[in-house]
Formats: sequence, structure tokens, C-alpha cells
Amino acid sequence: MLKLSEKTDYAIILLCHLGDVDAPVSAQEIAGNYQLPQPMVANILKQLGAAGLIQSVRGQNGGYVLARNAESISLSDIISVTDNPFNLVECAHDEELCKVHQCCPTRQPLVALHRSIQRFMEDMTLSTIISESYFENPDVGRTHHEPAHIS
Amino acid sequence: MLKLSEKTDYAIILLCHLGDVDAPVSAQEIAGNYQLPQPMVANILKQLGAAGLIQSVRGQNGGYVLARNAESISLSDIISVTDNPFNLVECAHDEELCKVHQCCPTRQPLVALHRSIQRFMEDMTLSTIISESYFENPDVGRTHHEPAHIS
DNA sequence: TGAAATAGTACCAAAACAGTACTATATTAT
DNA sequence: ATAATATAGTACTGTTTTGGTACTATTTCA
Repeated sequence: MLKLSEKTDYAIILLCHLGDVDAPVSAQEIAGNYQLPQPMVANILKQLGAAGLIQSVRGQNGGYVLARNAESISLSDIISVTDNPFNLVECAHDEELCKVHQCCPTRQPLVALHRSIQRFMEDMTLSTIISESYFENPDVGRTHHEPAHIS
Repeated sequence: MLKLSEKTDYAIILLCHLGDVDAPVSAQEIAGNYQLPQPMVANILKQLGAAGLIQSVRGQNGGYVLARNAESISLSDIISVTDNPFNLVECAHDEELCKVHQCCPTRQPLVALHRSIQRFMEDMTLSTIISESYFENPDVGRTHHEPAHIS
């Protein structure tokens, strides 16, 4: 399905949190903050760490911090970790995989769509996401701007 | 995963074929032409018919023709049939589904990405796909233009 | 009346996903 | 030292989605 995995959703949330704090943040802390199951948060953080997007600090008072500044982490980077490298169509990478290579009308236009999405995801950085995010915490006095529902 | 289903791939191929022919084309004919399993082709055509993208002609010498002209069939239409209606993130349609609604940094930027993709898919019509498609049939004397491979 | 086609549905195996569990290792506070 | 609190690595499992098939009914034409 043409949908982001929930892991990616969560990963973005976790990364936004890390981008807002300087000191290392533990999996437990984040899980508590967003009411998500701790093992899953830990698992995603492990993946993000292994991929080099965040850096781990082991031991007591340990946790995670961003490995790079938020400007240099793109949505594409994140999706590559939690959603596999983006690949709209299989044959985009390997033409041999195409089962109907005698006449494949899909390749050209779908590759164009692939590129368009890819580019968007590369331009969308974590810092952009953070600056565009909005908070609905009741304790934060903020105007509630409702994003229009789509499609 | 952020990938089109194979059914969508096939659906595009089938529709392109129908867009090139006037007389009704049967599932068997198409299956033979592209060396795809007949039952699957038939199944996809049934779905496309039920969705109103193509029109069926029953009985002997029957088959399918486009129900509308190729300009008015968008990639978005096709994907809605074979890939479910496009929905990059669950909460894009229903904010209540958001499990972390206290602070959801993902919504705004992902909705933007959703819109961007949605728009692209609506602008990409079947006739565009057909005109951009290229054929490698050996019997058709054509210059072979290799699309660059993408990341 | 028989052949060739679609209509509708239901089914099944394999893959992907979400989430968990367990063991090992590192660091710090006491 | 040692106990507490972290991450590291990996493997597992139930559920959902996907790809593909099967079967029966209906329509149309020769």
C-alpha cells in the first residue's frame, strides 16, 4: 500500500523530540512522554542509532542525541531506516525485474513520480518538520490551527 | 511500505493497452500478450470495471473498453482501485486516529507530502502515461532510450 | 445449444508489519 | 565493588496485507 509505516511516524516523532533537547533522552523518557510502548520506542531508537541518524550514550543517565544537526537529516533519511529505502516501483532500480519488459508503459511515468517524491523527501528536513510542527498540549497556550482535511 | 502494489503496475499496463485499441479486448488476449496469468488479469479487469474505469462487453467476442477517454483517467483513479484510496498517513483523514495527539509533529509536513503526491497523481493521466510510454518490442523499429536509473 | 466471455465471491499461501522478549554490554552513582 | 539504569543485538510471534487462484453464475453470439 502507498502508505508510510507507523514506525516511520513514530521515528519522526522521536527525532523531533531529540531535536528539541540537548541532553541525551532515554527510550523510557520518550515512551512515557508520548504514551507509547517502551519496547517499541527502544527498538526504533536502536534502528535509528544503527543507521547513524542518532548517537547513543550508554549507561546510566544515557540516552540518545541527534548525530547530525536537524538541517542535515531529511525525511528520506528517516524513511530509509524505518520503511526500507524508498522504491515506488520495483523495476525502478533493476530493469531486469520487469516481468513485461517487452512493453512496459509504467516505467517512464512512474519513475517520474518516484523522482518527484524522492526530491520532496530529500528537501524536507527534520528542522523543517520541527518548525512546521504544532503542539496541542493544553498546558501550552497556543492558537489551535486546524489543518484542512484532505482528499 | 512506500511502494505501489503490483496490481497497480499491472492495472496501468492493462489500461494502456485498452487505450490503444478501440474494439473490446478480452482478459485472455491481454494475458497472452504480456505473458501474465490469465486469472489475475481477469481479476484486475473486474475490479477496474466495478470501479467504472472500464466498461465490459459480455458474451462471445466480448471484453473491455475504456469507459472514459484516456485524458480523464488519472493515476489517482487507478491507484484508488488497486491500491486502496491513497492515504500517506492514517491520521490525514481522521485526526482522532492519532495516538499521540497531544503533540503530533508529523501531521503538518506529512499532509503536505500527501498533497504533493496526490496532486501529481491527479495530473498524471492515462493519456500522458501512454504518450510517455516506450516500447521495446523487437518487431517495432524504435530507438532504445534508456531511462536513467534512480537512487 | 454450446463456446467464449464477464460477474461475483471466496479462498489460500506467502510476505510484510507491529510489537515483544531475551541476553549481553556499558556507564554511573553509591 | 556493586547495583541500577541504559543501550546493543537479535530473534520471535501474531496479525494484516498482498498476490494469485478457484468456482459458480450469467451473458452473448454463432
